Amino acid sequence: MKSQAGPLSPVEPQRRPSLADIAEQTGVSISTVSKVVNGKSDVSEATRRRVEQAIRNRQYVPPRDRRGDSRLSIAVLARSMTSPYTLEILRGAATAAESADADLVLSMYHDGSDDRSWIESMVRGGRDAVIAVTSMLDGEEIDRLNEVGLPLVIVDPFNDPQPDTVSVGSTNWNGGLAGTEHLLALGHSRIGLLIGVRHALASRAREHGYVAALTAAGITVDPGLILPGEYTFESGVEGALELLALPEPPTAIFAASDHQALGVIEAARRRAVRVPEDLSVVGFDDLPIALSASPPLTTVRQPLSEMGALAMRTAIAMTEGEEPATHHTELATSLVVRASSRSTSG
Amino acid sequence: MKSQAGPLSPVEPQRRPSLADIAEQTGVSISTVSKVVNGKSDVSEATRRRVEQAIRNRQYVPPRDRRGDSRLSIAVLARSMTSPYTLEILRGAATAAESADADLVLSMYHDGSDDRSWIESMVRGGRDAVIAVTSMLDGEEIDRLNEVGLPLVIVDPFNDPQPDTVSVGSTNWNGGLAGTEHLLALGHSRIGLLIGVRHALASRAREHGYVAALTAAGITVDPGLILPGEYTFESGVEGALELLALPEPPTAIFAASDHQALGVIEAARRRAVRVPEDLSVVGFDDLPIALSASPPLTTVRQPLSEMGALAMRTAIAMTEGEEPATHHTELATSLVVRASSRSTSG
DNA sequence: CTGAAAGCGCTTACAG
DNA sequence: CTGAAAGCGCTTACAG
Repeated sequence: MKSQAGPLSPVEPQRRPSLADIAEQTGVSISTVSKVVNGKSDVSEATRRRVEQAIRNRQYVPPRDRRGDSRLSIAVLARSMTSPYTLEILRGAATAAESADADLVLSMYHDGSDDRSWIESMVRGGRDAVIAVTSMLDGEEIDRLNEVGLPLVIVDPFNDPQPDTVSVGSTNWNGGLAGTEHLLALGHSRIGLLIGVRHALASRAREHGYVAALTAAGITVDPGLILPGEYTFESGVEGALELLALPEPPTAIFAASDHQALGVIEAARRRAVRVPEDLSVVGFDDLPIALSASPPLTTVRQPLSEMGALAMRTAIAMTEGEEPATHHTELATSLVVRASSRSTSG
Repeated sequence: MKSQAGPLSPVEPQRRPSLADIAEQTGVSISTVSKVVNGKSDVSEATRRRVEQAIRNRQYVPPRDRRGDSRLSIAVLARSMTSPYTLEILRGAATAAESADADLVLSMYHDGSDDRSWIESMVRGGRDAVIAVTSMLDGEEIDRLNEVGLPLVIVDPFNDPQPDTVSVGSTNWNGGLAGTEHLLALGHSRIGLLIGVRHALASRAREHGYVAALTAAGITVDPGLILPGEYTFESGVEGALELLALPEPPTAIFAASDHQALGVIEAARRRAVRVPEDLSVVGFDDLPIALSASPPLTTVRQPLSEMGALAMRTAIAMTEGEEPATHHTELATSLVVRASSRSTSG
């Protein structure tokens, strides 16, 4: 059978290149290749260049930079290290890494930097996969990761999940729907919506969930009640002040994040608007701070630590050659009712 | 001179043990040692035990588990992964690791677990040093870390910093003093104090700072105003409810953490006590959530990310054989005045 | 269950 | 500047 292997037969399990392979390919001796790898000076510039070329080409990694196969090393690339949002995801990822006896290596990602050397350092550092949190990796970076054979899993993708990248998110549309339905059920009909960054995938999904709930309830959507912004506290303050200054202000505000919802509560305090008596507030995320708000925040829970754990398990499976069943998975959001929302008749 | 080397001369630069060394020491062949290292089955139990003994003894690490010297790998052991407190420290540590081109490997520490195998896995994973955040490592663990030659740096040590361990903290006593002096300057004289876990080093230092400030102002300390607890929101709610129920309640409460201070604000809301009109509140830490409180929280800032960064730099220096200048460093706390505290006459 | 021997991947002192 | 040769640390098929 082996000799008849058709086009679909498994590829020859390409052995790691050795110094000898590189030597043969470039037509120099093993000694010379060894010198290049070790940065010795007694090699001509021309030879050095040809050898380096082949090393990159064949992805030669010297043995001291290869990790033991016993322990996987998974990089988590975090964009923001200031919100507990990131910590929740890290927590789940760390737990899953521990169960799988893998290492979680924490790295920071600098948006908009042209510097792609981090990818090289992933390879040199012996990473086996990369998890990017709220990634804004560009196509070039994703391609390069592919070239060097590093599996990538994106948590909470900023853009539409592409079929060629694997990602984990939550059911944002359902969350937008559930939060809005909750307020409708309490008798609210003028419901302000503070969405996050407008073109982000998650924001768009939530906005559509909001629209769907209102439409189903027979309420016409007032575009003046929908404000774009950011996921921050300050953005919540600003947005809420703007909504509260409207001739006919909303009786409820649905914010795109818990941080933003806390900003809404602060804005209400400044305007002597009582929460929840005069204004109901619903957040999104269910970070630990939602519990510590005054009043405790009604919010749509995103299972962030579970998302982190799933991303880690997926990344580990991919290092073992498994193809994920789907390129994008969404975990369920759920409404958590606390004290910041109440009935209009109450 | 060399032959006259006295007791203070540098130790012979002990070469890493090889399989041959272990073989010689145990009187078996290199092949047999190789089998033991690789977990092959065709070795007698008795031989295996002797060889394993020698391997531990001489700290033999097989080459595939040795990292390249090019990149350091520093483990950060986090006890709690729910508070932004930890994230701040991680952020500083990650930044410092990046500057030094080192890897930060995130690990979770399970308090009270008898399992010490994490130390073995640090060695197998090729860690070069360990940073423990709010550590409760016991003496046995610290000794074992010493045995295997892993430098240790503790951030925010729970107990008194021992001279044989290196730690980084903040000036808790000064912070307790500054927060209390701030409230005294605003005209408060009955100041409640919610301390954290009573026997924790940081709590004790802050309590003494509080006492020092009151004493200097000629005010007798009322022990009934000092309540132990935890650093949590719930603990803040409970403590504040207890203080507010006093026949002569305090006009200000100094909490041991921002989480606790948010709990105080929530307790005040439940009792219809206005902050800051009727009650001034001061927190400790200056986490990002302090800014998002309603009203924004006056608090004593701990430079957590700087503490994380210093711990990382110290750990890296120690891997290079440097002795830290001191076994314990404290970074300065500072008072951040926001809207939750105001003058009694206001 | 043990180890002598062959062999792999790499480094390095040295001859050209 | 190059590479043949010696040698190191390790693994493994195989004889006993």
